[in-house]
Amino acid sequence: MSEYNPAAIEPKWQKYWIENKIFKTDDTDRSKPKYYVLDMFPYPSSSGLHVGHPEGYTATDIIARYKRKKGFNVLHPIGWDAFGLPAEQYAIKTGTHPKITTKENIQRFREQLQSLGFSYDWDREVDTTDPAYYKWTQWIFLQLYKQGLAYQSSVAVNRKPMRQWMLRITAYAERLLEDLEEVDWPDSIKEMQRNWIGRSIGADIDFRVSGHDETIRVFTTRPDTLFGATYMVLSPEHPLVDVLTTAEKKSAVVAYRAEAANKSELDRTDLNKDKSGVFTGGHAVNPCTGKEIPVWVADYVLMSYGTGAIMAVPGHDERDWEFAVKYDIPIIEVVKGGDVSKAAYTDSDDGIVVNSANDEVSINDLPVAEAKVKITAWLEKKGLGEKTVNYKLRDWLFSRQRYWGEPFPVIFVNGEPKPMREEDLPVTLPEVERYKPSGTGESPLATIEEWVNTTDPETGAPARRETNTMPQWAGSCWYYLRYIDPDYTEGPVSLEKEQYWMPVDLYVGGAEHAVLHLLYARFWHKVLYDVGVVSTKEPFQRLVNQGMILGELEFTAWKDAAGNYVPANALEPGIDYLPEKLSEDQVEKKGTDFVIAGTGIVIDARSFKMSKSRGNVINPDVVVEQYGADSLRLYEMFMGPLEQVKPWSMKGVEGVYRFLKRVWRTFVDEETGKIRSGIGDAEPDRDQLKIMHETIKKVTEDIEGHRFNTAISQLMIFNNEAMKWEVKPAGLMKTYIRLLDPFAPHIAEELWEMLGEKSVLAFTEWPGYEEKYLQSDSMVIAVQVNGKLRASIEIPSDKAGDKAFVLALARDNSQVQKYIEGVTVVKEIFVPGRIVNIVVRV
RNA sequence: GCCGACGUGGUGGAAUGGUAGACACGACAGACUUAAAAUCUGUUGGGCCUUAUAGCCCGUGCCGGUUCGAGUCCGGCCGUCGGUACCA
Repeated sequence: MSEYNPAAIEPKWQKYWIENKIFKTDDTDRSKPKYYVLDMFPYPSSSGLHVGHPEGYTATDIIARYKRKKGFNVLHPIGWDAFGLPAEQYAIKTGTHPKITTKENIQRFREQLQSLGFSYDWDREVDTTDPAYYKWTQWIFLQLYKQGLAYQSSVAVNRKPMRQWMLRITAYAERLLEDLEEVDWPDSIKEMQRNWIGRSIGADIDFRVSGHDETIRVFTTRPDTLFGATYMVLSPEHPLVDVLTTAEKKSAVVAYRAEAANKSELDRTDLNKDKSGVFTGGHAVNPCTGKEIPVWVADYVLMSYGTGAIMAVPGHDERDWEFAVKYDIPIIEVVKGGDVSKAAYTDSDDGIVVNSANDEVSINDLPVAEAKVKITAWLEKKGLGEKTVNYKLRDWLFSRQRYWGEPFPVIFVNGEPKPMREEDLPVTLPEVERYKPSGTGESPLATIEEWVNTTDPETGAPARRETNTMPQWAGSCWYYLRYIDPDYTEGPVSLEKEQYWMPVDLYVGGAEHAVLHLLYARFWHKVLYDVGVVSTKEPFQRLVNQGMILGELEFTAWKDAAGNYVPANALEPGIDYLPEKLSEDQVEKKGTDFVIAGTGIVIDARSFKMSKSRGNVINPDVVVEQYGADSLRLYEMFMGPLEQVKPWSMKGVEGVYRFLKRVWRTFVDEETGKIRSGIGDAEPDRDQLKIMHETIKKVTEDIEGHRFNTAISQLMIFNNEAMKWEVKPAGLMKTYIRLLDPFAPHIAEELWEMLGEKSVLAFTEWPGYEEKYLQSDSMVIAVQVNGKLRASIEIPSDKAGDKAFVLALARDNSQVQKYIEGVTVVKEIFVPGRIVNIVVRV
C-alpha cells in the first residue's frame, strides 16, 4: 500500500485487538496501580450512535491508552442500559419482542463502537436486560427494602390513586449533600446537586387554632419575621382545612379544593403565577403577638414541602406580599430597610428587625441572623417551636407501569407485600405476545394472569406478583460495580475486587445526567456501603462533562409576509417570518453582526442542536467511511475543550484527515509503499531533540489535564517539522508514534509495524522528557518600555538569569533607545527568560 | 427571578499576570498538472506610513479599578447558553 488508506488499516487492527483480546484487563495482578475510567452507560437506541457519543468515548479511550502505557492496570468497560420505553413502544407497534429489538440495537452499537477502535475490555460487557444482571438489581432492591428504604405509597397515576413503590432517598439527603465535598467534580454540577437537594435551615412553629384544640405547624426559614405574620395559608390538601373551615365558607372552600385538585402541576406553577386562594373563616393565634390572624387556603402552598402550611409574612416575602395585596390583608414591616407598601423587603443581610417585641421577648434592633437565633430559642423554651432543617428533595417514585423493565422481587400474600428470598431470584419477565397497556392504568404485566398468579415459594400459599416494573434508572445505578466482576454469582460484586478497583477514577458523560442519574447512583452506592457490599462512600471520584456537539454553523435571513427582508435584530414578537438559509459566500461580517453580502440586513448566524427535524445530524458511520475512525476521533478532540459546547464542521474533519495523510507521508514513501529511506539510525541533532522533548512534555501534560485539542496541535507541530528533515532518526520517529497512539491508534499501529516493531504498541512505555533537551543556545527576550513592546533581543541561554547583562543589551537596542533617551528611568522589571520592562517618567 | 458557565480574527480555537491570535479551517497568491483533484510554498486581526519583509497607532463584549505590565485579577453593566423555579 502506498497512500494513507484508513479503510484498509482500521479494520485490520480492530480485528487484531479483538481477536487477541489485547485490551482484556488483567485482573490477577494487584501490584500495579489501578485506573478505572468509565463512560456513561449508553442506551442502545435504534438510531445508532450519533457524534456526541464518540466525543466522551474518545476522551476516555485516550486516557485509557495513555494510562496503560504509564504502567497502570486499566479498567475500561462498556455495556448497555437496555431497558426502556422505545423498545416497548416499538413492540406495541410492530409486535416484535423488545428482547429482539434490544439485541439488534446492541449489536449495531457494538459494531459501531468497535469500528472506532475503542480499547474496551469486551469480556466485561453488561446488559441490564439480562436476567443474570437484573437478578442483582432485584437483590439490591431487597437490601433497600430490608433497610426500610423501600415502601409503598398511594400515588395518583392518571388521576387514580395507586399503590406505588417509593425509595426513601430523603433519608440520605444530608450525606448526599455532605459527601459532595469529597469528590472532584465540576462546581456547576455540585451546585446543581446542592440545589436539587435544597437544604434549608429554619424553624417549625406551632400556631394555636382559635376555637379548636388543634395547632397548625408551619416551617419557615424566617422565624425572625414571626411578628409580621398577618395570616396563614394551608395547602388545599392540608388535613386541617376541614377543621378550620366555617359553615358559611364551606362551599367556597370545597369548590376551591376541587379546582386545585384538577389543576396539573403545570397549572399550579408555570402557567399560573397569579395567586389565588380562599378564606376558611377560621383563625389562628400568632404565638408572638397573641393576635388572631385569618387562615386561608391557597394552592401556592404545596403539601409536599415543609408541613404544607405557612405563616404568611407579606412584608418580607414576595409571594405573601402579592397575595396580601390581592386580598387586602394587612402588611406589617418587621425588618427595616425597604418600603413594604411598594414591595416585599426580603434582604436578610442588611435588614434590622423592628416592631418585634412582646412582654417576654424582644428582637428589635437585631440583624436578621441574630434575631433568628434569639426568637427560635424563645420558641423552644416556650414549647412553641424548634429549629429544623428541610429539604426540597423528595422520595423517589420507583414504579413504572411498563413491561420492559426489571420486575420487582415482591409478591403479595393476602394483599400484604412480601419480599422474595434471595435464592428465588431473579424474577424474570414473562414471554408474551402482547405489550399493550392494560387499559386500567396498570402495568401490561397485570393482564398476564398465568404470571401474576403464583404461589409463595416459602409456604406454597397463593400469591400475586407485583406487576409494576422498575424505572430505567435502576440498572444504571450500579452498573459500574458489575463491570468490576461481571460473572460473580455470590453478589453484585466481590468485595476484594471492589476494594481494588473502586472508586471510578474518571467518569465522563453528558451534563444531562448532572442531577438525577448521579444522585440516584450515589444514593444506591451509599446504601450498599451501609450494608457492606462496597468499601467506598462515593462511586465517582472525578467527573467530567463533555460539551454538546452542535450542527454546522447556519446563516439565516428573515423575510416578512410580503417577501421583504427584515433584519434579524428587528424581528417583532408575535409575527411570523420566513427563514431563508444562506450559504457562506452570500454573507459577510459587519461590525459584530453578519449581514447579507453587500447590504446592511442583519441575519442570524448560529449553530443549533443536532436534530432530525432540522436535518443537521452528522452520522459517525459516514465520517468513518469517508475519512476513517482516526480522523473522527482526532477531529472530535481537536474541535475545542472537551467540556465546551462546539459546532461541527466537516471542513475541520478534512483538516485532521490531511494531518494524518501528512503523518503517513512523513513515514512512508508513497512511490514504494515502504518506510522512507531517510528514517534510520541517525543521531538526532539538538533541534530535533528539542522539539521531540517539547512534544513529549506538552502531550503528556495536556493528556493529564484533558486538554486534548492542544495536545493534538503539538503533534501537528512536530510532524510539520519532521516532514522537513532529510534524515529522520528512527528513535525519535518511534517515540512520536507512541505519542500519537492514544489519539489515532490505527495509523499508529500500522506505522509501528511497518517500522519493524514486534512489540504490542498499546503496552509500550510512555516516553519521558528531559529538561536538558528543552533548552537551546539562545533565547528571545521581549523588551517593553512602559509596558509596550518595543523590541525583541536575542541572548545566550546561559545569560537568561543575568539581569545586568540582559538589561544592558536591552538598553543598547536602537529601538529601545528611542524611548529611553532623555527621560528618567524609574524602574526596571526583569523576568528571567521572558521579559524586560523599562519604566520611564515622561 | 435564582444558580452556573461563557463572550478573543471571516470560522473552531491558543495564550503559568509577561511578545494576543499557537494549531487548524477558510480566503488570496504561486508551484506542479493538458486540466482538475491531491500535494507543496507563501500571505492572511484592523488601520496608518513606507523602497522596506523597517516603524507607528488601535485591538480579547462595554465601563471603571488594581499593577511596571491585564484576554487573564477586582467592581459594575450588556449579551449568549445551560440548569431550575410559588420550596415558605
